[in-house]
Amino acid sequence: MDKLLIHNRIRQLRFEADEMTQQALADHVGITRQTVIALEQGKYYPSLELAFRIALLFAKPLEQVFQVDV
Amino acid sequence: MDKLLIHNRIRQLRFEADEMTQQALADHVGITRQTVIALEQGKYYPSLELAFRIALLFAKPLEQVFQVDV
DNA sequence: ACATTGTGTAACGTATACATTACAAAACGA
DNA sequence: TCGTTTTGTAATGTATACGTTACACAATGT
Repeated sequence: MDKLLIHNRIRQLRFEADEMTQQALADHVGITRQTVIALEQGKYYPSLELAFRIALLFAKPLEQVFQVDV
Repeated sequence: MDKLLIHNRIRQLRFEADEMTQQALADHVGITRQTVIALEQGKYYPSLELAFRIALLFAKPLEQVFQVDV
């Protein structure tokens, strides 16, 4: 079973949200700035819980923030 | 930041899908039966990748399988 | 010229998702 | 009544998400 590729739109949504900084995003969802960097760079995938937190922050359905690559 | 409670409808969807067994589900998404048991019992949350795999298997949007408790 | 802000890298540690193996027991059919 | 299927528990190991700390550097403002 090969890896499911998932990309996220965190960076775009962050800029659309009044240029929210990585630190501000981190604070709002309860993680560190390093984790935001790692997620934006696709170093790893967030947990389901964190994915929901981020989607809730941007007030978007989870699948509009995290999308399976076709 | 307190834990975000998330529940899943795996067990219900499994029965709706012609009473698919835990083993069959596990095989289809590339995990073990033990992991299916743990997820159905809420022992831990799936990774985002696994959550997408399961939603894809049931042909449902992810948020119809995994829901944040209100 | 200097401090501040925002983003990035790297090393290492901890928590947790998931695998593996083994065993138990209820449900069901032949 | 016996074997098979399905579900469950438990113990232990591995992979990975996330934290922590430290340092670097460009951009901006004073």
